[in-house]
Amino acid sequence: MATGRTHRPATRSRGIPEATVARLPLYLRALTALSERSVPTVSSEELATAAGVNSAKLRKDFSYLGSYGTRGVGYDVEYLVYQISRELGLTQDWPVVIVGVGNLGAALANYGGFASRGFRVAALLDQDPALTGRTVAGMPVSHTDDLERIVTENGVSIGVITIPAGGAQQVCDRLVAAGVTSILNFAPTVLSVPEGVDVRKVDLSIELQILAFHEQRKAGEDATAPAAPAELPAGPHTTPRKGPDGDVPAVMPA
Amino acid sequence: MATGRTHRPATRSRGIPEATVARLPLYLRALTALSERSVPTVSSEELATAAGVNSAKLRKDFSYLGSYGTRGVGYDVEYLVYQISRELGLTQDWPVVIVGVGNLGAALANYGGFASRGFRVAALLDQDPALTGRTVAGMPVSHTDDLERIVTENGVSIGVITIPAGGAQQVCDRLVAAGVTSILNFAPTVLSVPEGVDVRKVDLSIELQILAFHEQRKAGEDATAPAAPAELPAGPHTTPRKGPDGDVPAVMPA
DNA sequence: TAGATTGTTAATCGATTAACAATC
DNA sequence: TAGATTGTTAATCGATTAACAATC
Repeated sequence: MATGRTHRPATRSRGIPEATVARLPLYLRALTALSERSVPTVSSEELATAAGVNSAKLRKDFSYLGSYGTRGVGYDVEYLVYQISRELGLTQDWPVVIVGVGNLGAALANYGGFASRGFRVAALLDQDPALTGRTVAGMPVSHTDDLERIVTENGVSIGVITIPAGGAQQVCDRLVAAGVTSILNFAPTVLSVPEGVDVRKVDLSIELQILAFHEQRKAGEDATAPAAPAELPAGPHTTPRKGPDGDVPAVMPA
Repeated sequence: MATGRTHRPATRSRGIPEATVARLPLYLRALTALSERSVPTVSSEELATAAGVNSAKLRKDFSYLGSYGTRGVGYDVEYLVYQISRELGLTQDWPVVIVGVGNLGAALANYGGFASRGFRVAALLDQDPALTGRTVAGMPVSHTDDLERIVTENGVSIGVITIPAGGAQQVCDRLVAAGVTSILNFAPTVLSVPEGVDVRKVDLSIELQILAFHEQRKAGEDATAPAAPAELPAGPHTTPRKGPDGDVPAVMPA
């Protein structure tokens, strides 16, 4: 999810909607699995099931890329793998730097899913002298001091931030100043970037909070519901109440 | 992002849109920071800036929760912290289990942002005998064999899957069978769950691929563009071409 | 009262979905 | 030809946004 402020709103490439772009990697993954099993063709129904979407959406998505299917037959797996890869820009090599080699940075460095999709970890950076010089995932850890040099020398355009929130904005600024134009941010903070720089964020805590919301709702359907009767007998309600459910908060406003 | 198949479509709690729910944690984070600085009130404009959204959206979001602001003044920070926390279900304790104690699982176990928001790591599970018995983030690692017992005894309703894709579905099935109804999935695979179980996924590779798409587009605005003239002189185009741009693929369909 | 800021309205935009004509 | 499946249409739904009346 890109931050609202930094993400360009409607300048879609060849008119491919953002929601479609976000699903192309899902299709690509499912297609790659089919390709490895040497499956020659696949229908929109089968592929949609494998990708976890419905087939109407899939066909609509593919229609933005072109007419790559054959009526009555389906889609050629290899051909579609190539087309989606090309559309996503995965037919070229993307050097990335990972800033912050804690557990999360190490997890990313070790993740095999990157290399296979054209992403090459150009460098691991950390400011901890105890880490620099050491090897993580078969790569030496460089000092953050060398960020600008490494970004420039390797033509890095994608940076991954896996440090605590406190230092994230400063690292972000340095990455951008050095030429990085896409940032994947794992720090739980809002990053401010100039126009033209894309930021996507992955926020572990936020995901859990959204789950908690739905979890609470599930529980409430059985347990909490009786506290708020479905239908209240009509009567004078002269006391305006804060909030939709009259729940009295522990902390009242001034 | 929940998988399309498993996420209930429109059964919204008290009518709070899904997009709003996803932003509540952002507001909460910004408000917590203000609270720590003992700021008593905040305007929609200030808070929106801190959360990285625009103020119209924020006010609309808050309108779903109730009328918690004061015209001409703004919002009471403490009061709003409480209301959003309550709405998200963070005023209660949520025991979670983390299955898979590799770098990613360890990163999550060490993440301080959980405990402060009502999430309590009830157990760390791994199938590797070399890990079980050891301590990670001050907690003992239990063996995956004990999954059912631990989930039941601790009343766990939220499970986090941080193992490779291969074993994810099986672990998911066991979690669900044991009573878990919300799953945060880091494994790069589509999980199949019964109705009533929520799945959200965090996919590191997909985020990078989306960035690559936009990155490619930025580069294309300068470099690739000349290959496709903005306006083509009208003429006979008797040869129908595959794809919107006539790019000849390396792999042709059957 | 004058200034500030919320809460809501209404218009717009983007995404989803079912249905089916086109066509292999 | 008959059956299967795509690509597209059109309706619907949900999200965003600007503007401003309400009101502190």
